[in-house]
Amino acid sequence: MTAITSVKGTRDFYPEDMAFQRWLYASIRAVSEQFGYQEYDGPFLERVDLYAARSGDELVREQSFVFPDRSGELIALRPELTPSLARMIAARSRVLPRPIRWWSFGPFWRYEQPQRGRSREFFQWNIDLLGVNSPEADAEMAAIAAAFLGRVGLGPDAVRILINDRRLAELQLQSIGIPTAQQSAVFRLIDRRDRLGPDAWEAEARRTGLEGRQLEQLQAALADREAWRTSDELRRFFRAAEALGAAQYLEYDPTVIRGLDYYTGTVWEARDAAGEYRAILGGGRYDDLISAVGGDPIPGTGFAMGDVVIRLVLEKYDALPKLRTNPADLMIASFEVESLEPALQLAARFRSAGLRVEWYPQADRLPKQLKFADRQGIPLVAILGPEEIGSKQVTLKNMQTGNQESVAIELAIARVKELAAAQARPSA
RNA sequence: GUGCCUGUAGCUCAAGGGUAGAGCGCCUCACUGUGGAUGAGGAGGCUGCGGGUUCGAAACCCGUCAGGCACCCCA
Repeated sequence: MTAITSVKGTRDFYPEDMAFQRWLYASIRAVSEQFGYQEYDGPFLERVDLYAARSGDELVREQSFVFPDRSGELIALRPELTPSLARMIAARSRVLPRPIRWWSFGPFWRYEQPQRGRSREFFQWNIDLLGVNSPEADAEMAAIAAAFLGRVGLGPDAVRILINDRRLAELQLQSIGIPTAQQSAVFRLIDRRDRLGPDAWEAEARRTGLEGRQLEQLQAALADREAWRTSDELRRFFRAAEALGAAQYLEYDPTVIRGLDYYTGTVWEARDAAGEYRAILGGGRYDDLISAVGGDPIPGTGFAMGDVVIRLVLEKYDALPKLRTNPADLMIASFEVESLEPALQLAARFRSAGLRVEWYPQADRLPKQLKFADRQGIPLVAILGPEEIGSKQVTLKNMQTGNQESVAIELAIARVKELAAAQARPSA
C-alpha cells in the first residue's frame, strides 16, 4: 500500500467522533464550573527534566515521546499535566489566591502498546484543588468525579469509585514489619493483585521478599474492608463525601495504590462495576510536588480522566448521547436552475439574522435533497422553487414531523426562528 | 519492549490450495415539486504490505505493518 497511514496509536476524528469529543468537553466544563473551578492549560511541549524529577521514572523513560530540539535539549510531548501544573503554581505561588481550583482538558502522548482503552495520543481532563490539606478537599474531588459520572448517565451501579489512603497503607505495612525500603516494592505488588491470579501473586510476593507470616498478614489487611475506620483522614473523607451526596459511588478498597510516585495521601480511581475496563479516572493527594519543582510547599489533590476508557464504558452502558454532527438549523432546497440565485440571497438573509444555514448546491431532484437533509439530521428545509418565487413565498418543511407550511419571504426569518427554537428545546 | 491471536468490499463476516461471496451501508430507478418504508437494478476488492513454496495462494511459509489479548505501565 502506497498510502501513508496514520501514526500508530493515534485516532482520526470524523465529524461523529468530534461530536462526542465536544459533548465530553461540554460535560466536563459544566461539572468543573459547577464546583467553581477555573480553566487553564500548560504547554504541550515540556523539558524532559520536568518529569524526570518525579512521576515515576518509567513514565518518562519508557513512555514519553522525547526528542532533541535543534539546540540538542531533550523535549517531551507531555505525558501528563500535573508536573506542568506544579511548575505553573510554583512560579506564582506567592501571588495566586488560595485555594486554587483549576481544571483543564487537552491532548497528551504516551509511547505505549496501543490496546483497547489505551492509545498513544489521547485527551485528558485534569482537575485539581491546591492549597488545602484536608480530607474534605479530597472528598470534593471525589464528589466532582461522582457528579460527572451522574451527569453523563453512569450511575453508582455502573461505576464505582474506589478509595484508599497511602498513609493508612504505610501504617499497615509497618505493623506487618515491612521495612520502609521495601515499601514501594510491596505497593507495586498490591497494585498488581487483581491482574495476577492468586497463585501467581503469591509467587510474586515471595519474590518480593515476603515471608509466610507477613504474607498472611498482608492478605488479611487487603481483605479487611473496614480498615478505613482506623484512619482519621478516611473517616473525615467519607463523612464529607456523604454530605456532598457522592457516597453511593464510593467504596474503600485497600488494594488501590496507583502507580505514580508523587501521591502522598488518598489514592483513588473509578472503574466500571464489572471490572471489564481499565480505570476510567484516577487521582489522589500530592503534598510535596510543588516544592519538588521549586516552589513554596503547597498541598494538592486532584484526578485525571482520559477520553478513551470513558467512551468505551459509555458505549457499554448504552449511555452514549445521540448527537447531531451537522450544525445547520435549516437547509435551503432549490431545484430549478433559475431559483439558485434567489436561494443564495435567502441564505444570506437567514445568516444575517443569526441562523445556521446550509445551501444545497445543485439543482438535483427534490427527493434527493430531502434525503440528504434527513441523513444530515438537519431539522428544517426551506424549499424555494418556481412556485414559491412566483408568489414571493417559501415552503418550510419540518423534517421530524413532516409538517410543512408556506410563509411570505419577509416573514420567513421570524418563523424559522420560532421553529428552530421549538426544535432545540426537546433535544437540549 | 516481550509473548499469543487476528488482518477478505465503507461496516460485520463467509469462502481453509482451483473463477472472491453474503448481510448491512452506498448509488440509481419505480417517484423529473416532497426524506424515512418497500421493490428492482448497480457500483465498490491486486484478500494490509513485501517476499517465498506451488502448474495455481485469500488460504501454506518467512518478514513487515496495523489491530486485539496478556505482561509492563497507566487516563
